Amino acid sequence: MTEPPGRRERKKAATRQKIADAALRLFLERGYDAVGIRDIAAEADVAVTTLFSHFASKEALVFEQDQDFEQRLTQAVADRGPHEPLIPALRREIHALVRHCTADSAAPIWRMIDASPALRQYEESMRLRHADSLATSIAADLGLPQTTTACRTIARFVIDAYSLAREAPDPDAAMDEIFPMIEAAWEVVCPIPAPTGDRSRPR
Amino acid sequence: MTEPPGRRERKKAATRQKIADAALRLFLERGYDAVGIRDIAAEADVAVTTLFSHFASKEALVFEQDQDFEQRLTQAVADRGPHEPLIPALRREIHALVRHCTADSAAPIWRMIDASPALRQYEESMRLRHADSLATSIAADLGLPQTTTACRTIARFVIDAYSLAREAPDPDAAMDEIFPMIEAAWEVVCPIPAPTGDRSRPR
DNA sequence: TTGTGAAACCCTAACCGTTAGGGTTACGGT
DNA sequence: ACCGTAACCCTAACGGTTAGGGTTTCACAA
Repeated sequence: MTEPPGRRERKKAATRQKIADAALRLFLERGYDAVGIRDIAAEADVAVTTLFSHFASKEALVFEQDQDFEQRLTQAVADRGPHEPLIPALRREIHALVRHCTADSAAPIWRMIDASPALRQYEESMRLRHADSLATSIAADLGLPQTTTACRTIARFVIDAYSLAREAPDPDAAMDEIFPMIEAAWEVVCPIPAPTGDRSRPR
Repeated sequence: MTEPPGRRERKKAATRQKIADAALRLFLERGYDAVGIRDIAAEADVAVTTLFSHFASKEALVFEQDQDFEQRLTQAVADRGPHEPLIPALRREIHALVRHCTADSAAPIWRMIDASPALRQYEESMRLRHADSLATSIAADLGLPQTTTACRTIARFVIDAYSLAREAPDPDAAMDEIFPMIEAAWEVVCPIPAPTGDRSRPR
């Protein structure tokens, strides 16, 4: 399925990594605002234009692995057990993501992000995209021909949960408070069937 | 209470308005991206530095009246009737705001906003601020000493409702779908008291 | 093997939003 | 009438980003 990548693609990936590493190192050393694009390019020993052919913006250098986030959410919907209801599956995944970025090792990065308005704003718009693709994924899972308002709504709520929990002083407690609210909202759309002889897949 | 403004303040307000008008005119004429700050300043016959002393950024020229938005939401919470529950009051206000910006007269502006990533991103971060102050307002209304996770959550949900309804093909239908979900989420936090002899203010 | 097209990369020069620095005018209060 | 300062102006720059146009390096096939 995946061919062994040729020299070309390996070099490209190496360049990308070299840039990302240099950027992160400088950012943590001197602070996001104190590091210029030209500094990063010099440190990574590439041209500025090369840097921008790998990353769309300075902010994107910080959120290098954001496709992960998107994929993990959509897969949490698609790959869950055949009888697992939607919201708990999303809750597990969001919980894992929050724990991942509130870990001690990630703390300096998130401190930097929280300190920079530009980065916060960028993250916001990233989340909007994530909510959109989550909504699509949920609609597909429900067998809908297109994303409905309810799908979009619940997707937003779930993304809100991530961002609120991440910023909360006690992320676990925040999760425990937010997700029951999301559950309730979801039940308005897909009422849980009474535990009678109903064998259909829970929503 | 409000003194008649002196010549100075009148001139300042006039300058601000002149800039905003020039900007809007040019934006609608040529498109947001095709108009430079220097163009706007020239059209308004002011220096670039003057423009930036009235507006914090190019995007802010488009969202001139955003403090309105924030105030109307917080006031919808604070100024509602003494027995009106929280969510319906917010629903009314959001509905009015959505109708206001989906009116035909506002259509070209919002088409422009939707077409520009920079403007969409700016609006997003505006909304985050609005959600924060709405959360504060809700917490105050509930007599809480500080904003809790539940307040922040419901505030986000309400702001989401605004943005989802605004973008929906049928904003009214979207409102009818989203707000029952928010009601349900809110009931998890503040269960509606049974309609017995309970005379306390509904939440 | 060698030729060829394209991808990755480089450099220079600019564009555009935004800000610093430092000046002038005109209003408001004394 | 005077002074402080708010509003305004100009010039020059900074920093992210892109256009234009060139060179190297790889993948693939003739």
